[in-house]
Amino acid sequence: MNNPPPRRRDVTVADVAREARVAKATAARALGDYGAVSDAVRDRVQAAAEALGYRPNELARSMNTGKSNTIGVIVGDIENPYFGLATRGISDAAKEQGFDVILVNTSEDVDAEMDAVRVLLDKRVDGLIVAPASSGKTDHLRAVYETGRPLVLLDRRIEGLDVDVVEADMASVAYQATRHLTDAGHRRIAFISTLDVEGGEFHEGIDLRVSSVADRLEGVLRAQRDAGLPDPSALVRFDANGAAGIKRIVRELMALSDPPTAIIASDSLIALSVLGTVRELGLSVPGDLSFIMFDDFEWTTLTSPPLTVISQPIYEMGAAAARRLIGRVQGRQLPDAMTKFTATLVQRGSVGRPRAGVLAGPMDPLSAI
Amino acid sequence: MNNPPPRRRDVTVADVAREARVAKATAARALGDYGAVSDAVRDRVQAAAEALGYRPNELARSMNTGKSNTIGVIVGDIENPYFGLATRGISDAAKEQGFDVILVNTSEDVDAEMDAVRVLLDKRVDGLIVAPASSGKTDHLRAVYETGRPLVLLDRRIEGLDVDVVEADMASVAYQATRHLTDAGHRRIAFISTLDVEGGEFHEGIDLRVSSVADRLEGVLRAQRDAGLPDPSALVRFDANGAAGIKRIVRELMALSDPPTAIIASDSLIALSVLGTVRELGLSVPGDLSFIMFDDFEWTTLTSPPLTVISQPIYEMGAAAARRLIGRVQGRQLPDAMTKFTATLVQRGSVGRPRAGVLAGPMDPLSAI
DNA sequence: TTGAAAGCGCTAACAA
DNA sequence: TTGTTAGCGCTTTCAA
Repeated sequence: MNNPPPRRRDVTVADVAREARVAKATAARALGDYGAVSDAVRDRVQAAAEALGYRPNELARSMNTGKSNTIGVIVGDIENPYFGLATRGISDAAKEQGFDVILVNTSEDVDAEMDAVRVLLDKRVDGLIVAPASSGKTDHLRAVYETGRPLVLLDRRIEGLDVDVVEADMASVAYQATRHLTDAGHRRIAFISTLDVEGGEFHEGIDLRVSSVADRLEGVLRAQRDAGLPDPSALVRFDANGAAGIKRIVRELMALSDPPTAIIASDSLIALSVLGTVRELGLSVPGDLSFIMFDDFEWTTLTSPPLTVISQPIYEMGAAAARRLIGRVQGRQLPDAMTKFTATLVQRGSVGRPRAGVLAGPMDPLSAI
Repeated sequence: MNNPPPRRRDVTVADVAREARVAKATAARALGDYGAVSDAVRDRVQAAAEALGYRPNELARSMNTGKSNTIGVIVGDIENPYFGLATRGISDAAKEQGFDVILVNTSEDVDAEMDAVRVLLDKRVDGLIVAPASSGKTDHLRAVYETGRPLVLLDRRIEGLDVDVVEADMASVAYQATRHLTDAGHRRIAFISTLDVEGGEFHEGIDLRVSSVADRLEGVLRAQRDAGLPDPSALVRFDANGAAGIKRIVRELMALSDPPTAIIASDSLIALSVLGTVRELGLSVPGDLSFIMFDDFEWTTLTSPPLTVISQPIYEMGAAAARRLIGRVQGRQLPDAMTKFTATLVQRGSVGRPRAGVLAGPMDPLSAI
């Protein structure tokens, strides 16, 4: 293409008013569908608008109504299917209520998140849905709260920040999943998460700051303690970032003198890298290693074996977040209910009994064989 | 949460000016970083702004600059990883140039796409990136063109619409992929796409309207003709929508007296359903059926066998689209180069020779055995 | 029901 | 360098 057409001046209410031979205010009323206008005039104005190709300027409109009919969404990584699906839910629900969505991707970077909040606030969005990258720094979110614009947190709550949160019950499903593993005889269960944690190492009592991860871990550890396993936190690994980092972690884990017989991956991106590494290592699932991952995407049914996963109603959670936010925007009084969703364990084929050899452990009388 | 704080009145330049004891325009200059302001005054104004917690109103700013520093992106389905990745590329490139992104999802519905265009135009975005759902109706896109706002088409070009298009060279890679299949001995190759086509059936000379699909198909058919295969279009299937629809198509295909020995899936969503059906049917890949899909996502390395795919630089294409659009927005004269990307065939394990039994065909002297 | 006029918060001429 | 004065395109008083 070579000759971009000149940018034409937009047709305004004034133009339409002139064409329809009415006052500007009258035309605006007819066009904006507010106030009182006689049918005759309305028709005339609309005809004029049509003829001129009039389109309202939503910016101007927002400026004096103070509402933009737009919600801002801040996600860590739109490439992550979790957020893709959640965003879809948000968009659909927003559209249903006549709201638009501005999406900002932060690449899971807190500074970018702070920028994003500022930008969206400056654009005067009516409210914000945020899946906070790290809940270390949260001043920017508290700031949102203080502007009085509604804020809904997706997937992660933040200690001491009294806003709506839409999340799934991670602790209990994590417990259930881990229990499934211990019931099968597993005694060494690893848990891998992207969360970067102070000092890089996990220890009891550490403040994990991202509630969804903390909850998952809590369930995982509790189930192991309930099964009488000593020191369940020894195989917890954080800071699993990027394919290379995850690969390294898995290799280290499997090189242990007492390697895990099962791995729980905290999200689908980790799972992909874990499985890739497992394949490189020539290990078989579930023969050599049992595997459970958080989130249920269609490809997990196509691996051999299909994967045992934890399924969250991600789309619905996104939609719920949007509906709740818009409710707040419209000043509705909302009950706190329905904000916690249930996740379920979907058993497919990636969990088996640990091999006899590796079953060996302090509690196993056959260990000497 | 129970007591949403009252929505505070925003602090404006006027407030800051008063606090700093300067004229409104002076404060605005200092704050907006334009015009000339003495250092002393600038400091005073900024201090006042800081103290008051001033934040610019970008809407007001956009209103008289006529620029919103925002680009609109319209995609069919953000849940589709293709668009997730492309959107990520768009976002990153846009952010780099100081632009924000408004994303609208159309659920691959043309009416929704028309709405989306209208909404974004009304919001006065500076430009639009669209991956058009169906190029049947394109008036709304021509309308964008006529407002003089730049428009970049992603993945699909539209006949007779003279705008920038960012796409990959689909015809040649499709040819190459199909050639790979015919070289392996395949004579019955099916091609499955979501595209809905008039009449529901494909026939030679039909106007496919979505260029990326038309190109793929062109390559697929040409390779077969070059290999001397008669009637290569007999196994072309369109309208593959939703898991159920795709499943039905695959079942019908495999129930043919002369079923295909290879399937090419036009995108990853189709691939997922095709493979699910193949698994249900108890068929093995590539033993019973060879398989190639468009787009390369990490999970395709984890299936057994790993899948042979066609890889496009999706992220880069998104980024390129954004850069090109922003270039146009800024009125730069741009060459038409660099707008066509190269896709490559990644050979993994899902293509093999057709079984001897099914190899039988009119050109095969062994068919009687 | 209609019109005139005053803003919304900012930028942009134009003077001083 | 600073201030004054108009707008941007719309909504919203307030009168008529």
